[in-house]
Amino acid sequence: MPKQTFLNLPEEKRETIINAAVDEFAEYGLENASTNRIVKNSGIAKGSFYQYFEDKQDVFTHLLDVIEQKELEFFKDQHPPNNNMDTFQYYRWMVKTGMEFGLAHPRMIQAAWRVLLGEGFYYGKNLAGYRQKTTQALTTMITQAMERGEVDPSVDVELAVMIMETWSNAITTYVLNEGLKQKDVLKWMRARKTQETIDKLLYVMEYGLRKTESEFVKSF
Amino acid sequence: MPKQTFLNLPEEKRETIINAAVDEFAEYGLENASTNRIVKNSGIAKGSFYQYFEDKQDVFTHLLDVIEQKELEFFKDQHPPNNNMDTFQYYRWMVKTGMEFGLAHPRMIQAAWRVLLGEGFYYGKNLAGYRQKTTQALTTMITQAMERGEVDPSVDVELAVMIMETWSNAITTYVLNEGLKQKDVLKWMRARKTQETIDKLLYVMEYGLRKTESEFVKSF
DNA sequence: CTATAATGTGACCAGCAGGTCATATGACCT
DNA sequence: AGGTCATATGACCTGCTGGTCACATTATAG
Repeated sequence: MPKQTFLNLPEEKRETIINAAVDEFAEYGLENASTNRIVKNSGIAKGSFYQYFEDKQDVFTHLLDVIEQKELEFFKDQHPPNNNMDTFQYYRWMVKTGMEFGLAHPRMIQAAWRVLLGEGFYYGKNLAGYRQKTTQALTTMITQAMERGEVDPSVDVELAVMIMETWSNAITTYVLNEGLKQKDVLKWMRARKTQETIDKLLYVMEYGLRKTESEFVKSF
Repeated sequence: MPKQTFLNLPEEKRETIINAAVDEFAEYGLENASTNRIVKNSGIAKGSFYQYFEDKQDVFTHLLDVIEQKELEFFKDQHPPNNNMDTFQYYRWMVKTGMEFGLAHPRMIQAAWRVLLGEGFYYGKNLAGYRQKTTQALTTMITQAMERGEVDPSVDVELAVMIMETWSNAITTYVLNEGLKQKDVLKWMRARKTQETIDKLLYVMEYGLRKTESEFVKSF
């Protein structure tokens, strides 16, 4: 957690610092991020940095908190187009809305994903908590889907969650890497072809998942 | 490419150096690998290292070559249990044989994947070639599968390849991370439960993929 | 105004990084 | 024997790292 000194700062200054950190993480990841560069790019003194944060990991976990909060606000303002969506439609809506959010804050997301996907595993305990939140949410979602009869109740919940996580990871990576190559990200992202690709990916996942277990047993 | 000096070395010495490098990459990735530590752990002088290699990335790409060669030999000795396999059975066999190979050289694989998955994207051109080989192989495979009528010809080849890659990545990551937690890796890997999990994952993929496009079109 | 507390600052430190190079060693040839 | 050439060595260089700390500045209170 950042120290009180940082939280007392005027918002503008806090933002400047966070932005410098975001750029640094997006460019270099966590291990290779340089506090010296962050300090230089945010125009504060080295000493100040250590009066605000414990170290660079402290900055990073704070960044994750900021993102989480922004994302919550963002999702609050969005409304599912339809209240009678089944679980897969809902998941699809979530993935896409998540992408829209990502496009509203591309650097932040890039920084977070670069670190979480690239180095997250090896940082173990420190970052595991943040990944677990998603897992928990998906588990709840799948369980409810079963109760509603939308998913074969013999499906292994853990497995389904892993599959959904894998896909939202893969799609995020895809969007981040393809999207940031484009001149006009928003245009690319909303293009029919891009949307179709993502739809198809999700569809393949969904189609496999809907009938997994019962068919699986038969096939052996 | 390593310099001639390195290739002239007695095999034993070369292995010692490669092993030290493998340990280093597996532990620290590429960017944070330390030539000093590699040198210390392989018992050679700093100067010698630079007479063998350009830099640490040179060592890493050489490592990839070594793995590729070992893998080729390994696959040559294996025989598909059945000559009449369809494409998906073949893919399944490949994924599993690949896993067996990984278990025969766990540190090497760990080192390679840690770097390719974690940092590969950001090294861009330097490592892209190695990833592309797999992509190419899968593309050929899918195309042939279509000719044989095993995959719906309206399926987008690129998409199918991406899906298969995503899954073999996900499974490798899974096996690497779960497997290395175990006391007896080989036993865990060959356990019924592990095999079943992997079978199910592949099955979900396959089931989704077999009928993607035609069903997909209908569903819109 | 003074006294006190909070915040800001950058020179400075030890440690390690990647990389160089003058020199030493020793195998092989004439 | 002397000469040549590939190989081996580690002290040394510069540059950057994360982190500290004595001091300067500013805000608050009496």
